[in-house]
Amino acid sequence: MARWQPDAYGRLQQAALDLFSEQGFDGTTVAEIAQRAGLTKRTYFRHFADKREVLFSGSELLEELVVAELSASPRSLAPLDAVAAGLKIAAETMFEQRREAAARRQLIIDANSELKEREIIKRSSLTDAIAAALHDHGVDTAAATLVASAATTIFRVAFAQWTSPDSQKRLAQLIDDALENFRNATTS
Amino acid sequence: MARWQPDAYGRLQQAALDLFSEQGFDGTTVAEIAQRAGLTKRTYFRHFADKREVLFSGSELLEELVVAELSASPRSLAPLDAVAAGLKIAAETMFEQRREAAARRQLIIDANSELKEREIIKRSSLTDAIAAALHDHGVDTAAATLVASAATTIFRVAFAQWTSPDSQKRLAQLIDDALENFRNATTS
DNA sequence: GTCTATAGTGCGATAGAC
DNA sequence: GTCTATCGCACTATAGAC
Repeated sequence: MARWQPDAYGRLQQAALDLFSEQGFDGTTVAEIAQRAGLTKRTYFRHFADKREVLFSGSELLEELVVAELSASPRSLAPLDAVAAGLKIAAETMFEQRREAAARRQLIIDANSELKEREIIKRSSLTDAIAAALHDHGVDTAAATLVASAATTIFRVAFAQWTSPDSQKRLAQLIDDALENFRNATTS
Repeated sequence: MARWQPDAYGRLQQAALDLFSEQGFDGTTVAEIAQRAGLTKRTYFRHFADKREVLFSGSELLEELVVAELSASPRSLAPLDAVAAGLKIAAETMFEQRREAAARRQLIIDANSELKEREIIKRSSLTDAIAAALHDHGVDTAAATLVASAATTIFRVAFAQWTSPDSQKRLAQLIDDALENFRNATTS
């Protein structure tokens, strides 16, 4: 028999999501999260830098997926379409089968201003990473910033629609819709 | 003779900008800022909620200017052009004659991650305010979010160019340039 | 773990302007 | 008299040094 239960990381995430839903973010201590996951507080902090971070660990993966997809994309593709393609890959591989959890997570974040701030910072760092990848891919700095920001906003809009209770469409489809909406709305 | 020197607020801003430039943000205490402005720490905190805020008090004015200009704009104007017009008004009325101070302020912010975070949050709240104003002006929620985000990013890009040491153009001109760059970069 | 410096708060007092 | 901006001082909380 194994000495430890597997996937401490995932168990901490699950425990945190459940406890934050039940008791709110402020009403939950790190010790409780660790206990429900069958671990200690010390172990929690080995995996996550602080109490908020357990809700945001997915953002590094998202960043990696999009950046990887971007470097592999043909330079003939318009930059915004290339980023959108990366976001749709991420939508299918890491989000589509987790809609319920994503929606619960979003409710927790929206109920707490500390968490909303962290979300904004994370989104900004995703935008920076995409801008840097675009720049590496031959796009000039200013255009890279503009396109990266547009892309993360398109993703944010699509994600909000996807996590709303009555959503039917796939996230990838909503990204395409938001992209079209964006192009219509920003053309004079 | 008046009991107090006038414009305590402005004196605190000036003292803070100078001290942060000389000693860095971390190397400066609120008490020092207050002392250089001929005031006490307690008075500093009457004007600014915390030590960072003295660098960001301009953002409310920017928000007001853009939102006001937006409500006054004809609905026939494309939303992004309407926001850009508001940003250019702000550029002329509150920024153009303060380029040196703006550049020094930016150096201070860029040197400190705490301040960079605050800047990101402030930008996000400006984006939200613009999105809300656009929505009030008849633009649907998703499009308003997309346009508002594009607009603040255009402003950010233009602002960064304007505060760079070798900048010659007016901020309003750089906003127009960035807007055109944006439209070229996001079209497929 | 203790110590120190600083951020930030609560509240009554003060000196004028009105 | 009231109102306002500031002062003065005591206080808590916390982050970092040691």
